[in-house]
Amino acid sequence: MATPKSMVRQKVQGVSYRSRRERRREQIIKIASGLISEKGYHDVTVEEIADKVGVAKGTIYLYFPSKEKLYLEILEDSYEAIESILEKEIAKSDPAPIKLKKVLTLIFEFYKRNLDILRILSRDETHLIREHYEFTEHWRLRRIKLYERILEKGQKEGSFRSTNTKLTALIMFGLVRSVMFFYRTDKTAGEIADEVFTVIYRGILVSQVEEEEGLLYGN
Amino acid sequence: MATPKSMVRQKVQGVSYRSRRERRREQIIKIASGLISEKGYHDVTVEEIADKVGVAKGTIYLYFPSKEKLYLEILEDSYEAIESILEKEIAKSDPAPIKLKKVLTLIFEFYKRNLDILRILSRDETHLIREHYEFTEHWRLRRIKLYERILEKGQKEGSFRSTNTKLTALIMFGLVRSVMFFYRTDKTAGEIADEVFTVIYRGILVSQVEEEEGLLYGN
Amino acid sequence: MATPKSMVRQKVQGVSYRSRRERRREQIIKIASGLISEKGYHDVTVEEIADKVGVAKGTIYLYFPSKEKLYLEILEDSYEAIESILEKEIAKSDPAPIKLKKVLTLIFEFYKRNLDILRILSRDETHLIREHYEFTEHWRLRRIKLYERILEKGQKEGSFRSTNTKLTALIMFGLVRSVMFFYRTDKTAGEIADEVFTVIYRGILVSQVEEEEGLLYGN
Amino acid sequence: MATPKSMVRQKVQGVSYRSRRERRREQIIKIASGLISEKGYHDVTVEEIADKVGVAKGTIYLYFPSKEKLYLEILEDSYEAIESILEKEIAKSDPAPIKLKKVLTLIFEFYKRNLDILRILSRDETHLIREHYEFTEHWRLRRIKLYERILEKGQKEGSFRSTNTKLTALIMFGLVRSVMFFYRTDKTAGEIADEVFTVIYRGILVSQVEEEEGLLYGN
DNA sequence: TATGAATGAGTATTCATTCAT
DNA sequence: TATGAATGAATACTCATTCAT
Repeated sequence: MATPKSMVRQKVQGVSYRSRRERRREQIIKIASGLISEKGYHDVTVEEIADKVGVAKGTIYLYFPSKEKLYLEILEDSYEAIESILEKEIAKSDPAPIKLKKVLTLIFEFYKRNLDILRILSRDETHLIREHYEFTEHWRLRRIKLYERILEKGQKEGSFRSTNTKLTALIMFGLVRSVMFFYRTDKTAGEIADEVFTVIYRGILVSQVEEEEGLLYGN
Repeated sequence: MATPKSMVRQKVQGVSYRSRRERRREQIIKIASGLISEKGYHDVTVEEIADKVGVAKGTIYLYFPSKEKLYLEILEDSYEAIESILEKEIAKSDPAPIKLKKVLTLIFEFYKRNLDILRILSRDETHLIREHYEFTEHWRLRRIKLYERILEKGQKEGSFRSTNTKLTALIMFGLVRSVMFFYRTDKTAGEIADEVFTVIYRGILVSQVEEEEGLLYGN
Repeated sequence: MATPKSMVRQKVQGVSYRSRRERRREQIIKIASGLISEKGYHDVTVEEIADKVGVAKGTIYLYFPSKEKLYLEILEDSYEAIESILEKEIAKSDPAPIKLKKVLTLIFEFYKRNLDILRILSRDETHLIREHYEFTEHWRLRRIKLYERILEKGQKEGSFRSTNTKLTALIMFGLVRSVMFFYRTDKTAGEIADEVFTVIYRGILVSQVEEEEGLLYGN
Repeated sequence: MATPKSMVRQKVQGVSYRSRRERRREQIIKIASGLISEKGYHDVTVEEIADKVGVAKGTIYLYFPSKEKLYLEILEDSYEAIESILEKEIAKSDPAPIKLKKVLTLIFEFYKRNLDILRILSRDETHLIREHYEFTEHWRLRRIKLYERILEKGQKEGSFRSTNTKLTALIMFGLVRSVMFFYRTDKTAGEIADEVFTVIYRGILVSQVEEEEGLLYGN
């Protein structure tokens, strides 16, 4: 019964406060991501970020203790986002080829919406702080491991032939970046994932069937 | 008669001068490559380079007009090196699969010896100067084009099935980086190139033959 | 015999280089001392120091790694100076009263010429860095110890009456600052030291002789 | 009739308001004194003070117009406190030696309870604002003058021998600081004052009487 | 009164580049 | 050529102060 009014206010303030702060935080992260992606960590100044957000320089420091930590939080936020997207898919017990295609689709979709992050990650400005190095390393290992597990699963299931899974995982890890950055197309992320999947799945070698068809139809 | 030694040196200088200058230039480029690869452009100081070369800071400016130009020349030198290696191979009229395998081998070999360059290229610190952006763009397009042409050639020859050559080329372009950086192995560049080639060539799908073998032998 | 010319040059350069650098270093220390003494550590900017020295801001950093270290070196330089002055006197085996008077004279003389240092020391801006705290503490203890030893010596010799030497030493330590700062007079350091000594002496001196003399000669 | 409680509070507020405000003011001053004494004016932030008081940063500014003024008020408060303590004693017509001993006792007692103030005063961060400089100068002059007057009184009364009262006063002024800071002892302020007094007294006292007494009574 | 988010002037420090020797 | 002292623009970060709530 005590001071219901103040309780309400507190509650409302609590929420509105947290969400205001949270919104601003995200806004800073988004703008900083864009700028860093475009120009690289060192060529973006804190003032530049502040200007684009529309606040004073000092305000950035109310949300992030340093430029480096801001950078790190960009990574952490993205990591959580992509992980939470992937984990649902990973949990499912689809056959490996379907799983692989879905995972590729989710990853392409995520990076299509967050190309900045991919660019920041690839730039690999690892050396700023130890935490950053460890973070990207962890990310990379986790992604590669994911591909590996799907490949192993497929081999057990008999749907993938026996390749070096480590190497094959690295190939998939590497292609994401180049395809996302340089594949000029109107296709959706899902369509691109399909295309990529097919190349990886079937290879580039002319298959028996095709060859025969070629022979038959004079291709 | 005074200081005959120095006179001799002077006499030879016509020749030794140019070559000394050339040698020093290369030495600077090499050391700068290593440092920039390790720490990134912005985290390497001109003084650091000079120290490691064993000259004074100002001396670097006798060989390169600016830090940015030095950076650009690292790229240019590498580009010339890899191009001259590749062009001999490209000129040959091998069948596409062989050509592809050979090109991959040469590229892996080059980057194995010049991992610094690959790291610098991937870091993509493209924004320093317009020339730099244009240069890496040119490099990338040229490499992708090379893969595309081999793929098209293979398709014409009937040895490669009909895939989207642009996309497939991007896949190959992308995997080089991840494989070179993260494939922990004692294999030679040639062996790695073979392995990669096989994955790309045949895909990961269990083939007819294999499946049948599996059936026959209860694998 | 080898290249005597270059040896000479090197030698000359060695000297002229070191002395130029040394001179500039001292100049910076002197000007910084004055400014810090006047305004306090925090209210002096590095730029201000540089301006007054007549160099650019960056130049200060060629001589001192940081503002804090510059501050510390001001102290260290002064400490060495006063110590080297005192140690000659301390070594002598004069009777305690003479020794005390001489020591006071040397200290007054030193601080008269280096009032800035005394002001910096008294300001006790201890907390900047641990080294600084330790340094002034060391300095203080050393000076107090010096007074104590002289007092003890005097007591042993029978020329000083038995007072608490620790407390008496602290009194002497404390008066130096107030007298140097606030005693408006044209007297020389030696004359001031004499005056101070007399006040203190009559307190610690075993007064029998004087008293008798006073009685005998109607003083 | 609504909210009678708040009405009551309002009614009482005339009194409780002022005293609450007054109490908070003093609390801020006390905490600020401690912090500034410990770390120096520049190394204490307003936020730090607010945190320790348990209020928000802005609240400090409801009580003090600026950090500098807060600093000044710390001094003013202390000055009033010590002055009100001393003035009663000064008014009395005790003989000079007794007066001197009593004054020393009061001063030692005050600073023993307010070592922070002594530390702040000694730090002499006089340059922040003109008022501050004038204030500490005033304080110092007043204290020195006090010692001088007692000394002069003693000389007139024939209990102190003829010394330079200005210099002697400065000696007393200076010793307070060093003794308070560095005399490690369990003695009370009164006992310390006695000890100090004795050292000083035997120096400034006209010793005839003592001497004679000593002679007569074998002291 | 009280809050605490926002401000932006101020400062130490770095480093590419120049230039007298 | 080579040096390295000197420069000064650039930049991350701090903190006293303000003000809307």
